[in-house]
Amino acid sequence: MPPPDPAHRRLTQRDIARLAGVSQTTVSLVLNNRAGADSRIPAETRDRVLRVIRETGYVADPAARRLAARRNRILGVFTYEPVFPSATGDFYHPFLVGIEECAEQFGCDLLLFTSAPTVDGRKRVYHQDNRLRLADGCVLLGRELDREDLARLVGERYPFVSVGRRDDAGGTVPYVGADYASAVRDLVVRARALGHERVAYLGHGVGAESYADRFRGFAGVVGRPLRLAPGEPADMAERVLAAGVTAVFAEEYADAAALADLLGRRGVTVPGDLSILTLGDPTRPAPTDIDFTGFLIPRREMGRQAVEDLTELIEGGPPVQRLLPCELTEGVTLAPPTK
Amino acid sequence: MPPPDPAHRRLTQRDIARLAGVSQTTVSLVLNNRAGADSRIPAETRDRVLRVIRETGYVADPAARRLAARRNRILGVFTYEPVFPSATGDFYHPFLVGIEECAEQFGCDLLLFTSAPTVDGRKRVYHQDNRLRLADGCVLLGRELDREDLARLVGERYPFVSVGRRDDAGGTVPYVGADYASAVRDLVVRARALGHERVAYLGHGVGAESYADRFRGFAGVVGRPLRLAPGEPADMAERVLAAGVTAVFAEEYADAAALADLLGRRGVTVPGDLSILTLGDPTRPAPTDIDFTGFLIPRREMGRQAVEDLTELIEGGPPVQRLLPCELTEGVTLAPPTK
DNA sequence: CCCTCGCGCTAATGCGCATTAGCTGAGGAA
DNA sequence: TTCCTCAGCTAATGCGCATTAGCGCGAGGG
Repeated sequence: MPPPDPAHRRLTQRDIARLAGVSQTTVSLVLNNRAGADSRIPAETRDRVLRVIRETGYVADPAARRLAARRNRILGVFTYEPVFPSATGDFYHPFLVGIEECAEQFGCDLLLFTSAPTVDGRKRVYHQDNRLRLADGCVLLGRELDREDLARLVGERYPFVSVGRRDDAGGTVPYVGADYASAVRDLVVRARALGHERVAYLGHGVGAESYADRFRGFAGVVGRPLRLAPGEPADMAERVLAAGVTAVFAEEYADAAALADLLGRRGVTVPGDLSILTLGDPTRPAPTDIDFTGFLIPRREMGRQAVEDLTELIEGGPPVQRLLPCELTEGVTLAPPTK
Repeated sequence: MPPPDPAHRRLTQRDIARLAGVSQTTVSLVLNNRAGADSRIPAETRDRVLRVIRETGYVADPAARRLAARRNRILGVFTYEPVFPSATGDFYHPFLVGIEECAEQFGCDLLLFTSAPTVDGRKRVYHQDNRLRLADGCVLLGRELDREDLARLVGERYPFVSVGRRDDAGGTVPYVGADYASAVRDLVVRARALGHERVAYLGHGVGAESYADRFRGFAGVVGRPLRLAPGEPADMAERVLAAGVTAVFAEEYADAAALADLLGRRGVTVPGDLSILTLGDPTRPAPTDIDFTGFLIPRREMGRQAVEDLTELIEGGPPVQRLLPCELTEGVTLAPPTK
C-alpha cells in the first residue's frame, strides 16, 4: 500500500514530541500518566506536552497501543444468535443494555463480532480470520454456545465471560447466569402451597443449560416430574388437558401464551381450570395481554455483571461463576386448583 | 508489563514459519494470498504452510495487522443519542439492524463507541482518548450531529458516512438520508387532491436537518405555510383548532398521537373533522392504536446503504450523498375535509 | 577535587505483521 | 566455462506505541 499523503497523515507521538521539544518517550509517559519513581516529569514539561496534545487534538492509535501494551480497553461481544435482527432481538436487547452501560462506566468500547460467518446455521467464534484478539476480552451471549469454541477459549486462556451458565468445557467456564433452578423451585413450592398436586413441565428440559437448569429445579421438588414436550402447537392444549394436571410450568413464554390462547378457544379458563406459569421472558415474539405468573430473567443486571467480571478477569483476577436471582412476577395465572 | 507466560503465549507467524520450515514472510504471503508476479509460492509450500495454520489454529493478531497494513475490516458506529437505553432505542434499532446485516455481509466487525462520555448532555466524537482510528471508518447516527465533530472528520479525511442528511461542514458530508422533502410534498399533494386547502405543519421545522427537510418539502408546495410549534401538549389541540385548518402534518409521530388523543376527548373526530398525517416513525414511545396516514423512514435500508457507501469510501471511492425514498402508508387518518 | 546520587530526560528495543529489496541456486544461453 | 535469468524464497524494515536501560548534569558529601 502506498504511504498515505503526508499532508493528511495523522499525528503520531513523534509529531507531538517534536512540537513540544521533547522525546517520543516523554510524550508517551505524559500520556499514560507514568509518574512513577523511575521517571518523573516536572509539571512544566508535562503541561507543555499536554498543551500541544490539546492544540493538535492528537489521539493515540489504539492498534499500536494494543500491540505494544497488550491492552485496549476494548471489550468484545460475541453473540451466537443474531442480536439485532428482531426475531430474538427483543430478548437479547436488555443484555446489551446492561453490557453497554457497564462498558461505558469502565470507559471501554464494545466490539461486536458481526463478521463471524454462519456455518450450518450457527455462528462460531473460531473461524478463519477471527478478530478476537483485538479486544482485551469478550462477553459471550446466546442460548447455546459451541462447546468446542468454549474449550478452545479456556485452553487459550482467553479472557471471557459467558452470559448464562455453562457446563465446564475442559476447564472452568466463567459465567453470569440466572438462577433458574431456584426460581422454578420457588414457583413450584408456591403452587404446592395453593394446593396443586399434579403439575407438569412444558418444554425440553434438556439441551441448553438454561433448559436443563429449569427442569432440574422442577424435578428437585416434584416427586415424579412430568414433562410434556412442546411439540406441535396445534395439539399442545389437548396433551396438556390429557395429562390431567392443575398447573403447567412453561419453559418458553411463547408456549405459555399459545397454550392460554388454545385453552381459551376451548372454553378452558386460566387460572380457573388450569394455572399456567412462565419460566422467564419471551425469547420469541409472543403476542398476549395476559399477565402471567412466573419470573423474570435479570437480563440487564446479567449484562452489567458480566462486563464487571470480565474486566476483573482481564486484570488478572480468577474466573468467577455466579448465578443471579430471578424476580418472581405475581401475575394472574396462578390460583388454587378447582378439581 | 511482564512478558506473558511463554507457555500461554499465543502463536505468531514466526511460530508457524518455524513449524513449516519457511520464513515469516512466506507465512504472511500465503496468508494474504499474495501470489503476485513478484513473489510466487509453489503449491507444495503453500499447502505445507496452510496445513500448519490449520493444525495450530493460528489467527493473525488484528492489532498488528492494522498497524502494518492500515486496514482492519472494522467499522465504527457512533451514535449521538443512546441506542440501547430504550427511550429512543426502538427508533434506532432498525438502523442498527441494517448496519449489522451489511457489516456481516462484508465480513466486517462493528465497533460501538460506547466510551464516548456525555458532555453537556451530548456525546462528542472527539473526546479525550477516542478510539476512532481503530476502525477503518465510521457510521454516524443521531438526529443532531455536532457540527464541529463533522468539520473535523471532514478535515482529517476520516472516512465516515452519516445516517441522515447533513448540511456541509467545511466540506462534503457523505450521507444516506431519507428523502423527507419529497415524502412530505407527496403527502401534501395528496391531501390537496382530496380538497384540503388550509393545512398546517406541526413541529419545529428547523434545527435538525431532518426537521428542516420536512418543512422545506411542506413549504415548497404550500403557498403561505403555517407552522405550529408543538409547544405544550396540553393546549396543542386548542391551537390546532384555533388555526382553522383541515389537515395537520405532524413532524413527530408522538405529537400526532397526542393530538389525536386530545381531539378525541373533545369530540373532534379524525379524520372526520380533521385529518392528521405523520411524517415518519415514532422517535419516542407513542402509545396509540391509530393507523396514521403518512410515511415510513426506510431505516433498515438506510443502515445497509450507509455501510455499503462507507466500505466504498474506505476503498478510496468518492464521498456520496444520497436520499432514499420513504414509503407512504395508506392509514385511516386522511379523508376529504367536511367544512 | 573527585565521587556519588538522583533528577529529568532520551535512545533503543520490541510488540506481530505486511512489504520491499534483495539473495540463492538451478537451468539455459553464449 | 561464464554469465544471465528467474523462480522461490528470506532479511530487513517500519507501522505507532510502551517500556527498559541508561545518559548527562548539577548538587552534595568526602
